[in-house]
Amino acid sequence: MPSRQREKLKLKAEVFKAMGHPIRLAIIEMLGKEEKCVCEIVGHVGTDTSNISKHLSILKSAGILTDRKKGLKVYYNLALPCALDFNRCVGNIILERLEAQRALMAS
Amino acid sequence: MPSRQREKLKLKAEVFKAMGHPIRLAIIEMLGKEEKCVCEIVGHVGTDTSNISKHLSILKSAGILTDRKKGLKVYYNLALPCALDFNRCVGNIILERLEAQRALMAS
DNA sequence: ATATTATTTGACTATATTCTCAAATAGAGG
DNA sequence: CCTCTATTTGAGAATATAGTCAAATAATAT
Repeated sequence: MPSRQREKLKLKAEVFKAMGHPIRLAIIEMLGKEEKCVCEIVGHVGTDTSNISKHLSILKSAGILTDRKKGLKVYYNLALPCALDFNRCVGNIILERLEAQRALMAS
Repeated sequence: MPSRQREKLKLKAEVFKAMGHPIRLAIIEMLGKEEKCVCEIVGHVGTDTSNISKHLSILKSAGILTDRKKGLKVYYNLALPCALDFNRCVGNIILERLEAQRALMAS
């Protein structure tokens, strides 16, 4: 495989890797409607600020979020709207699979 | 956050985590058109069989691939067609970003 | 300047992932 | 049964990631 393509795969993989953590997915879902500041995210997701801040920085490096400062607070925005679609799609598939399993058990 | 939702996030995150590796993305791209056996994948992606086999098993556990045995060979199929869409979308966005950067440099 | 609030960073430990090699399994054919 | 080919598995080392605590920064107000 050409090294040009490997570079491309690596960049793409980073986006998915960044989405591959429950806390980070929760953040992405939360930013679907509108920007939130770190403290709001901490309040909703429920781990400490330091941890959330690190997850936010991973999402930002991957290009999934952007941030802007406003006074003391930092607001994060979803920069990759299709991240929401991915999340929805995977959610639906998991639901389908669980239902299929249940149907199998019930039969 | 309710623990019901945490479970859901964890399941979804596993799918993205599985996609978060260049070799595994290469495999997904390769299976877009039709099923391939392990030896074909090894030939195309270019690492050793043992390593590919492990990546395949990760993709299978995440529900992204299914496999079927035929003689000596094992053929892998894409079970999650939207994985291809994700990959395309992220690829486009990365391209856009690179072009924007280039435009910025050129101005 | 000091204090206060919001967020980031650094150091550290624990845990998970990746790769590699050798060995094991599994099916096909002689 | 033996051999060959295709694939999986296990053990080990190297590396990466996650979480936690304390300390640092940054903006604002007193």
